[in-house]
Amino acid sequence: MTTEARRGRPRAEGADARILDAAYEVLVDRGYDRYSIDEVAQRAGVAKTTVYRRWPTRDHLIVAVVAKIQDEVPVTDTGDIRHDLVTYLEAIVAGLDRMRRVGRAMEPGDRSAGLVAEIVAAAARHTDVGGALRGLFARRNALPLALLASARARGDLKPDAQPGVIFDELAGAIYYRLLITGEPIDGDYASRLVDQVLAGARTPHEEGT
Amino acid sequence: MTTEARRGRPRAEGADARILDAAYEVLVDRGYDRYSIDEVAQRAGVAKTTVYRRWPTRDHLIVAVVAKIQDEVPVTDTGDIRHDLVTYLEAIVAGLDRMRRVGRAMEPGDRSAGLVAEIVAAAARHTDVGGALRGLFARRNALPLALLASARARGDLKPDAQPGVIFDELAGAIYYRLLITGEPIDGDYASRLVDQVLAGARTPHEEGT
DNA sequence: GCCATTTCGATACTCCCGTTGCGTAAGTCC
DNA sequence: GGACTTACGCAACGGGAGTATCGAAATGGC
Repeated sequence: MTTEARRGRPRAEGADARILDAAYEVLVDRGYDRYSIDEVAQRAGVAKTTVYRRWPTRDHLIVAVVAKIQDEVPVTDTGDIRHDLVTYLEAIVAGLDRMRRVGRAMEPGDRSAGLVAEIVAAAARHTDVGGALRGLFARRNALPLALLASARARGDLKPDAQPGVIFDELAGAIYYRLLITGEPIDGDYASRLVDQVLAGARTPHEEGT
Repeated sequence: MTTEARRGRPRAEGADARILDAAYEVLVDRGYDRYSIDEVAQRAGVAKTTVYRRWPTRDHLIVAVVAKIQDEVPVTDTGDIRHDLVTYLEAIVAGLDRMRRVGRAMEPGDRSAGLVAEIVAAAARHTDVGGALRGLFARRNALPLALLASARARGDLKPDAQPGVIFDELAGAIYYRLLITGEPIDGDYASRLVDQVLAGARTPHEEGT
């Protein structure tokens, strides 16, 4: 469908890729705030208008770059729901920590969410970017949600456990620390999250109401 | 300490307030993206340099405006931890929903986090803004954390329940939906979050490991 | 071959951020 | 009163986002 022969002059072959590569370079070299379309175009050997013909704003281009370098988060299903969840969350944490540092020399105590926050803002500014990102997350979260559902199906979780809510709480706590409170996410944070959710907070003898 | 007689010409009386008011107006009228310092200065009847002498970037001014209109989130301690948590979270949800709409005409199905995401990005861009915001959240979250701690002290929560982790999960889930997945936060979402955390997910007979 | 269509590079433009320089106003210090 | 210090308004500037316009180039349709 994309291959269907169009009328006028065809788009320059490989220009998309060269622009994306150049954008990534500039993003790494200069950081988000000093990243400019002019420099991307120059490095890609392309006019600025050619860039804007493909990505309407600088935000769109950045999100395209990030989506491209975004690696898959592997999901293991060992039958041990606690272990699988911890593994998954730790992969998320590692990925986020890598992304927040892109193009930024972070001091040891730096708690900035960096590029992650910029992506979130870009999603909020442009409805199409937001939609694309939400689709990406929906696809990505399908696996851990299935993991929870199957754990419930085989009786490892209570029948009334809600995978959607549980996953929001686990992933949400991580993003909350990163984006809002800035509290450090140490090595055992993921396992503490999982343990808390699985065990519950209320004292046993009060269950039932 | 702020009243101590300084040397040179004193700052124009009330200029701060006029600028903040003007900034709020512009923010509401134009929205975040079309909000410009030039217009703020003009509406406040002040030179642009006077604005920049007080707030070094447009982000700083916006955060100052938001911090000013940010109302307190009331914490009730009725002794019913479930009820108190749900009440608190619903107040958070209402506040966030108000803030995300500032200066933006939202279509019914619009899931954009709006101004909330911009504040998060501003915090990530400027270390001082980030620090101030983190301090604000630390102060604000102290009350619900105390609520959880006292519930644990009187035996309503398990001795090994971790208030910090629990609160991250509750608040985090809300911010996660708002900023990341864009899933709607319906009326009973807060209570579902609280119930899930309090009850726990694991089947009772498997507790203990 | 010729035309319509689309992309290309190049240039100029508008808008806004944030900075700088300058002359002036309004205070303090002595 | 005079020196000093700081804030003020005004104007100009550099830089980047995004738009508009132009002639040239590359394709399909006929």
